[in-house]
Amino acid sequence: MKLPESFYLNNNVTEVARKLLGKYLFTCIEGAITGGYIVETEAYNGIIDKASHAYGNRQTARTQTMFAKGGVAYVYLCYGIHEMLNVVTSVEGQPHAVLIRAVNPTVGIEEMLYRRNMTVVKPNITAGPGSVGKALGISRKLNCISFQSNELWIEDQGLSFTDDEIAAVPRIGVAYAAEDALLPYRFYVKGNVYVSKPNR
DNA sequence: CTAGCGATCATCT
DNA sequence: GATGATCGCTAGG
Repeated sequence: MKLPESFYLNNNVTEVARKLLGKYLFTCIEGAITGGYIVETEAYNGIIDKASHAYGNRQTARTQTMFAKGGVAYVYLCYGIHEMLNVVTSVEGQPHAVLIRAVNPTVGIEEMLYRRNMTVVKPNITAGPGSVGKALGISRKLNCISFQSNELWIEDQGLSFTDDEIAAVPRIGVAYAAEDALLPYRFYVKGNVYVSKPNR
């Protein structure tokens, strides 16, 4: 059921970002399983991508995880508040990663509501990377953990989308990345209500 | 409905 | 000492 390690070794990040749409992402935190299928992703294309933390081959304590072999999680804190989940891809030394921006929840709804401090399911429960992190109980303790583990994994349950059902547009919140901010590295499922804000 | 802004801290300079 | 791969609340139309 879990995606094989080979899936993550692909050195074409945008292809992986595209293929992750429709895959099921799960976490098992303190016995509670939560998750759903991915509906929005963003690709970060290694050392030549100005929007990436690893731009210019920048290796620091934080970015080390991105340089690992594909198939592990890169989790970091953004704006002092939000835990963001990325899927590290490609071979060791190649800092490619895919940011999980939105999930269509299917399992553990009650637990996600509790974590999000909500009482009824609304589209924003898992729309946006910070929301996904919170709903799935992602924390920096999961940084560097393998997607073959029993705390965090991705499954193929046969769901897939055609090119017509998927949009490829510029990424969010990366205006500082100059010309690279315009690259169509953000992928999402058209019309899905769990896709983050302006679009769909 | 949209626009503006505060929260809050690890990381890098 | 400055700054985010953001969110959600508030105010105003």
